[in-house]
Amino acid sequence: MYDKLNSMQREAVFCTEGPLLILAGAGSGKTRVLTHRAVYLIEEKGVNPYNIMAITFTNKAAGEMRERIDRLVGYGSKDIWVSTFHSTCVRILRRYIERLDYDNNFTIYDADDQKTVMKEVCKRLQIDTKLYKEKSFLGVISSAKDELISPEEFTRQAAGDFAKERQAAVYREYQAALRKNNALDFDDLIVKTVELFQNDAQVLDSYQERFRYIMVDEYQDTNTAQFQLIKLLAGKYQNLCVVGDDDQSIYKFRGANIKNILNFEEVYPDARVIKLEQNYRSTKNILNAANMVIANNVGRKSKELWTDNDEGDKIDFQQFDSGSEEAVFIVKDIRNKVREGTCQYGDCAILYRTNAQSRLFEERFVVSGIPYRIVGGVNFYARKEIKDLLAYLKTIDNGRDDLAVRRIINVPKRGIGATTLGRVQEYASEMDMSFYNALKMAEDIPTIKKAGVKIKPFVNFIQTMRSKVEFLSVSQILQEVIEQTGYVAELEAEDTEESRARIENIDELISKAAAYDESNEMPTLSGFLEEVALVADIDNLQEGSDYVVLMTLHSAKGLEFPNVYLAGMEDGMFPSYMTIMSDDPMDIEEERRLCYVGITRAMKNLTITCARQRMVRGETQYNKVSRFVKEIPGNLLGGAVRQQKQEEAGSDEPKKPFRLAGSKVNPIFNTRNVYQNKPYQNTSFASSSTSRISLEYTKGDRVKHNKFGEGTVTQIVEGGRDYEVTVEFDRVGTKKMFASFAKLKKV
DNA sequence: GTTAGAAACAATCCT
DNA sequence: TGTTTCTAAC
Repeated sequence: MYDKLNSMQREAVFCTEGPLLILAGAGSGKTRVLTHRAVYLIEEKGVNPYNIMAITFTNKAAGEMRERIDRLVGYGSKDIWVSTFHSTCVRILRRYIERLDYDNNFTIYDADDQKTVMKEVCKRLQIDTKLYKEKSFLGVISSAKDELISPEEFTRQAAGDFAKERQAAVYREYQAALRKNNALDFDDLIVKTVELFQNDAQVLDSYQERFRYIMVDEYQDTNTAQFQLIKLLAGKYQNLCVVGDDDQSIYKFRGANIKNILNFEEVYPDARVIKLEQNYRSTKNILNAANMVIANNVGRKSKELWTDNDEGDKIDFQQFDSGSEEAVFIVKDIRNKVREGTCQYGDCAILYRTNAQSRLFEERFVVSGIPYRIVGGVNFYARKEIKDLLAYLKTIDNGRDDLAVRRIINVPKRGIGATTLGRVQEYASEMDMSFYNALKMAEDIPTIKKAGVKIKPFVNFIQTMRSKVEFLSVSQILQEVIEQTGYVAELEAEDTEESRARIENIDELISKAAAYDESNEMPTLSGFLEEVALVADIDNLQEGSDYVVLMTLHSAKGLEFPNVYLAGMEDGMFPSYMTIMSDDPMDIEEERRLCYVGITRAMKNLTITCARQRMVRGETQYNKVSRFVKEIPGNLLGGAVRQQKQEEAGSDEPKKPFRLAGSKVNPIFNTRNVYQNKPYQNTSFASSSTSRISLEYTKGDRVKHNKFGEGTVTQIVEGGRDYEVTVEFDRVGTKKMFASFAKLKKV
């Protein structure tokens, strides 16, 4: 079995004791190494499968790994703990979180729930959410949690800084609200587990004993909390094998700390390092292109991927006039390839930077009747009808989750409105009880008169359901809820396209519940809710089905396709504005790594496309070819460059309302153009609706910003196409901004 | 208390 | 452009 591995892979498999870092380039067979390693541990080293743990980031990756181990090993593989970070933590917390003063049947809040909680928190603290967005507080809190900074610690660090002190207050209040609802958010799952391990030596020891051999996939994506978690678990036996690729680190925004992989050898001085540099996935052309792009990054671990595969076709590069032409081309191209018999729909993937780009493709696929599937966007479990029904299940399962109760108290309409709810809430807070318990006593609440009559049937219903939980399966409970509330009946009466789609979703939820009942030995409501809370869209991607998949570059990590389309390769789209504008040069590097990830998804054919003109949020943008495309040497690119067409378009295009400031070309955009003999002229990427940039204010003037209020201009720097204005605001301090975005008014 | 239509607003990527 | 929030009228 091990003969099929190359020497480096074999070395990694055989190195079982002590810390090991495997630097595995894209397509170098790292899952193969991990699975073989598990098998080797069991069969050759006599390790009990029960003592092995493999951790991944998505359920899909976990499922794949489990499947592959199953295939390799005769028996016992079931006992290996193969799971995601988040499910692992939930499993541990379900058992022990009461030691941190939570109920073991806690609920897990998604982004929507978090926002609802945050809204209330802001209201309570009298924070104007026009000035300070809920989302920004949630972002601050999430980053703090990623770094294992507690509300108390945050408060300490905030001392003296007014804005930070406010964030600290919000953080404290938010955390208190979660605890009161017996709920954890996604970040808490990790944080609380670390907390548990740090506070309870006994629990930690029992897991250290259990997980004597630990393997972590995609290690470059771990954040500080996850790093700490692993460090604690591996603390006793130190048999820790991490696999990752610093060139594929693309999750800084959710706290991933690239230092975890770069400094692995410092944290674990005895660590062995093995590099896997042979790529088995892509053609030479594709791999070379990827290498050339990523070579522009500094500060990476040195490694060069190579392959024995054929040279393959050139990379097809096409530029179009608009986003819709781009979509037409790609869909046609797929159809042609399938007709020719070169590939199947299931071999094709369209990758883009933002979810919004999927719409144009979807339109074309619908028209052409080609089967497709979009990964991402609105999560199935985030849809209104699904969340409503799940809120019923949550209420039945855990009466302490105020959010769930409030969501459904008036769904379907029971004639219970904001006023009544406010009064119930008031009473609940006064008596320090949960919202649901206050509802139970509605008739005794003095401020509530007639409304009590409307509340009673709801409470009765929930109580009845609770008494039935023991002898009904999850799907039966769900169906009874649907029946009794008349939820589907109402939708049927509506009889619109939308309502029919909702019913379809509900049917799917029922079958998911039924599937859960069947696949579990001890199905419980909490168990189902937990499973549901942790699925990502990508987890549902079925291998072997014949449809084109559309997804973001982020979702595509870890996947491979014979035929890949990288769409929307334009400066401003990819790399995104945010990173182009950022003053941190590392941001563009992360974007470049994302491009590297995209290119290396392709096995045989890679097509790169872009559009000159694109509608973004109702405004037309004029974008240039992505700088990343220009980093690919011309000899690797093929395809009609459509030079003539571009020139025609140049004269057809309406004159841009403004020209580059001082006719200077921004050095960023003056990259050498490798595949064209003529540089772009006259293109700018700001929207056409912005009129020629001339500022109505100068240094020293008083200006007004519609969010930050009034301030004084302290500096104006001329950029290529815009002005970077520095303003000292009276209320929020000094900010740097681009004039065309800031919309500053002189006062 | 409910609803429809208007206005405001949004600025990536995700477990 | 698409979605969420606000407002006014029923």
